[in-house]
Amino acid sequence: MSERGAIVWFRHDLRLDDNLALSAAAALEGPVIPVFIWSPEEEAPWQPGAASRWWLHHSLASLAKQLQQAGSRLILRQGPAGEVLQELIDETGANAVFWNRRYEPAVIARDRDVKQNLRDEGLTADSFNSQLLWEPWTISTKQDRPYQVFTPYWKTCLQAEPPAEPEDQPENLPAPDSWPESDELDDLKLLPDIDWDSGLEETWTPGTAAAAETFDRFVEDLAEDYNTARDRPDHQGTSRLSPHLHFGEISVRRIWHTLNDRIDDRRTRFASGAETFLKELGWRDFAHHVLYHFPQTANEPLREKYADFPWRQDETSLRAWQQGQTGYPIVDAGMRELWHTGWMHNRVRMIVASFLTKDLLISWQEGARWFWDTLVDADLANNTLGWQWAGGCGADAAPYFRIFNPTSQAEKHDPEQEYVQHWIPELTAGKTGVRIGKFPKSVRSGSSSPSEYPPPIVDHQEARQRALAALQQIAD
DNA sequence: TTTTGAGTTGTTCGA
DNA sequence: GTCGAACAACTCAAA
Repeated sequence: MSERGAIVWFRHDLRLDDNLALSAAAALEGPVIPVFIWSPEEEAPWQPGAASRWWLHHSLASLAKQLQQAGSRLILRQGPAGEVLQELIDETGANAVFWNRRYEPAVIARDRDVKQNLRDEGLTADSFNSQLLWEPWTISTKQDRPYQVFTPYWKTCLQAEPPAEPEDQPENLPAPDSWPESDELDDLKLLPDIDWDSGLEETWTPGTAAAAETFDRFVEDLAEDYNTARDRPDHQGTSRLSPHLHFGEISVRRIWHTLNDRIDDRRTRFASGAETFLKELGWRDFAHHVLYHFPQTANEPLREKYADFPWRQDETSLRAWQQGQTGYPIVDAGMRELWHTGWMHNRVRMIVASFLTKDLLISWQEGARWFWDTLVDADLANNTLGWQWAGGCGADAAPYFRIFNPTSQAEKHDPEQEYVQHWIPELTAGKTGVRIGKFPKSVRSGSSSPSEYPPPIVDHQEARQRALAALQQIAD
């Protein structure tokens, strides 16, 4: 029987390199039909936010172009994924569907149904790992339980079977006799209605080419100073790979092997920086491990007693935080960087998260929702782990009474105040710096946006005492 | 089952 | 200025 065709269902794996689903389809030597299905309602309540959709639009354009250069195409469709796949099978006569796994609770449930229905029809339906170094169920404690602490988790990973060598892009992607119809990219309406994305355009180039360049630059220029430079928001010391990794524009297995191959002497600064970076990729795996085994944590605190934590409802302070108007320059600089570029330096993410949850006593869920909508790298596993860690209610959050001091953090990590002056022009006499765009009505607070920099909305020392008192309330 | 050691990213206080 | 301890005890992971 000749192969009738294989559908490759692209999701968070928008690349041709080391894409196991694509390789499996190509290996059948029949027609290969690449498809992306836009079905955000199936991921509710965590359907992609505005910044994610902007990135996705451009990443899909890049993927379509690459497929075209390889003699293939990208078919775009909208609607419930199972139904759309069925339509494509009917239209093309394909008898196999391949995809790479995702790990969000709603997506897992949807994919399980899709796979079962396809197999019930006697079709081939297989999924692969092209996103993580170690999938969540391959790592467990000696008591066969999931890990909740990173250090022993990572130790176990490093002693486990290492990630497979990456696979090269398939040489041939045979086209079907006739292509099924495709929506236009603009039909998906992924770009924002209002003119808000100019800062994103200035800052980012989605797609595999830029992902590869960014990683090359990290290897050549940044890795050897990574241990110290990564904590400096006023310098470009981090990899800036997070959105590329989220959408699978670069293979985490290829990163792993490229860096390990370059570590020939473990005592060099390069080796030390590279190992620290690989450990950060370990945190990415760990976040997926925790979300997979504790799927309720996207919405509920991992530590159950935090369900009773006395979070404050304070719309005014929340808006001030979102708009970068708290009166604490390092916090406001970070929040403005986020609004303008869709990204924030990791160190500053910790500072603004500590400020929201400890100084303002506003729940980590509020912070998670804002980040989800505004980050180009918004990732449910990473966002959930990070916010629960900051809120003190998540995995590995000890000591739970840790409260960042925004002033001393700024002195330590932005000593020349380059970062805050860049993002808060009204702090400097000449007022040079980035002027960020307006916020939509839904986000603006009652008063009109002040042109002068505001005084602090809370006194940190008082806020610290208030937070410690609140923490004590749930201690018993 | 019980015990023991240890935990990404901090801050403050007092010697 | 520098250093170690306290924060205030908890929970996890391994033995």
